[in-house]
Amino acid sequence: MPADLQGAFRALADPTRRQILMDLSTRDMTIGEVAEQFEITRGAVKKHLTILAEGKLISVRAKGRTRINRLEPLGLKSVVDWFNYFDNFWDDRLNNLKNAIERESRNKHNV
Amino acid sequence: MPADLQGAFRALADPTRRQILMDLSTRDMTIGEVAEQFEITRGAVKKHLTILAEGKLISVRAKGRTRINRLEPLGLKSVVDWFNYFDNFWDDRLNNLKNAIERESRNKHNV
DNA sequence: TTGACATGACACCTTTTGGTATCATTTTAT
DNA sequence: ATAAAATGATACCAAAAGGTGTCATGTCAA
Repeated sequence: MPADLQGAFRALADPTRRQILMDLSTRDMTIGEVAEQFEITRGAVKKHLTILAEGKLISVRAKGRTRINRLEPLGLKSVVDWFNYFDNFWDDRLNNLKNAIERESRNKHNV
Repeated sequence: MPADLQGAFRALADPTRRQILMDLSTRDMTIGEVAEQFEITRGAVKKHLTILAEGKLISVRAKGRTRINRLEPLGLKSVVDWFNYFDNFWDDRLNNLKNAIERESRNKHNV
């Protein structure tokens, strides 16, 4: 359904952008406030915020001469949903791993 | 704990690599078998598989002259775990959204 | 042993990224 | 009205990405 998952995954690929998302999870922030938390220029931060917005991971609303950036839960959710495709897969595989470990454990005790 | 989450997120940023992961969720495959599913060269697919392996999203084992690529559930899980950081956040936000919609709905009916 | 098969390893190319620096524009406060 | 504040918009750069093509290496099968 979300045909633009690419934008979200692309946005998540950069560590600075992931940190911005974590920062925004505590409170909404202006571009300047976000920029304060990093050593790169405000211009660079602005670019990161633009990419996050393109990926629908944040939304921006103008307030006077500032822009308030806000985390968008629906955007994050769409990414998590992508991983649901593997649910059956990793349940099985993780169970196999668990079983293998237990078997290994039993073997050790029986030696 | 997974200090190298960057490798995983980097690997997930490319659509071809995400498709490879989905393909590998059905069965383990050699490099050649994976390459058959795309129009790019085998060399390019090999690079993608290397990046996926660096991100711990797949593992590779040699078998004769072939290399069997296998999806790694633990690698995928480490990425999903990163999103848990936002759990409280988006639960609240999504509930607010839900409430807002219901409130809106009631208003309409009461007009 | 010898050719075909499956990869590995490079060199090379173009586009995208992440950054910087600079200048224009919009608002606010005095 | 005007200077300072917050951001928008560009041009420019070096490095990383995603591809291709070519040649070397290891392996199987006859």
